[in-house]
Amino acid sequence: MGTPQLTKNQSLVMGALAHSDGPMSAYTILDKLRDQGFRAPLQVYRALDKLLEYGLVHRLESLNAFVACTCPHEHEHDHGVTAFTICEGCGQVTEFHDEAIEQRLSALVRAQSFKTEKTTIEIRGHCKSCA
Amino acid sequence: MGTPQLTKNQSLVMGALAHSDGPMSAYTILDKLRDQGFRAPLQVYRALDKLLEYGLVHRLESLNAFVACTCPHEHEHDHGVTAFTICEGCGQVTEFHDEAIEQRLSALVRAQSFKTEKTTIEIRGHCKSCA
DNA sequence: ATCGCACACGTTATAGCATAACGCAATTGA
DNA sequence: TCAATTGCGTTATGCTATAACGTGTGCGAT
Ligand SMILES: [Zn+2]
Ligand SMILES: [Zn+2]
Ligand SMILES: [Zn+2]
Ligand SMILES: [Zn+2]
Repeated sequence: MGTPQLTKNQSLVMGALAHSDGPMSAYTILDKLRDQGFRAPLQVYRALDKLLEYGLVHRLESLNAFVACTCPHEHEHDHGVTAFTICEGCGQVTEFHDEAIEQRLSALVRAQSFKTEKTTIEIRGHCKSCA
Repeated sequence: MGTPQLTKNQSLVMGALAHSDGPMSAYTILDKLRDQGFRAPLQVYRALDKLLEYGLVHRLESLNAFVACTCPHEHEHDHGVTAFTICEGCGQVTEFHDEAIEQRLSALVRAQSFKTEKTTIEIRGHCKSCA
């Protein structure tokens, strides 16, 4: 396992996200990559699916948009529950992780006999600069 | 403040959600209400906006769908951070609240000098019956 | 009363997000 | 060599959400 060599399309999408200030929708990515030969949404969505699978990219559900993961991916760690703050002002997204929240959620869910597959935590608001 | 008398459209949408087993998309609600005279998405979205504002309904971001709030609304309490488990098998959604998570998130966010406006916590997986 | 305003409503059109279904090409491994 | 897998390209379609316009109704201020 781990992260295989990216294909051309996957690299292009990854590059677009990595060099972006903030999150991008699939269609915004498409527009950025028209010059590199992208023509259709599926080219983007298929690349995103893989990048999500590899853990290189996260999807922001409340925005229908995508961001590059900001964790170090050197060591192959599964980075558990991911949470985000999302500034409504400047669009800045900050990824963070917290063991305490992860464990508390895990306990609450276990009490329901629920089996977690994916956890979404997104906090919308305003960052320090935009307050 | 509080919950004003609902308009006809708001009542119809609220009723549809309240009597539904699980979450419904706006377009599913529209279809359910065609017999009561609904014709266009905006009739649903406008009602939903108000119901969300009154706290009678929640939006599930990871599903682009809506559920009736299951908290008692007798006493006018603002019910803080709301979290959901969402079963991929049967569609069952369970709303829950936890003070510990709320406080921990609050602390983490404060450390970023971030000002929270809305918090989304959604856990996708399988419920006890669908495991 | 009547003016002005806020608000709900109805309608049409459009924008934005995501996937189905087809076929082709390259790779891999039995 | 054959079959299976994976990535790719294209067209068409479906689902989600809002813009923009106009109507009507209730209600307080003048
Ligand atoms: Zn990450
Ligand atoms: Zn900001
Ligand atoms: Zn609730
Ligand atoms: Zn279930």
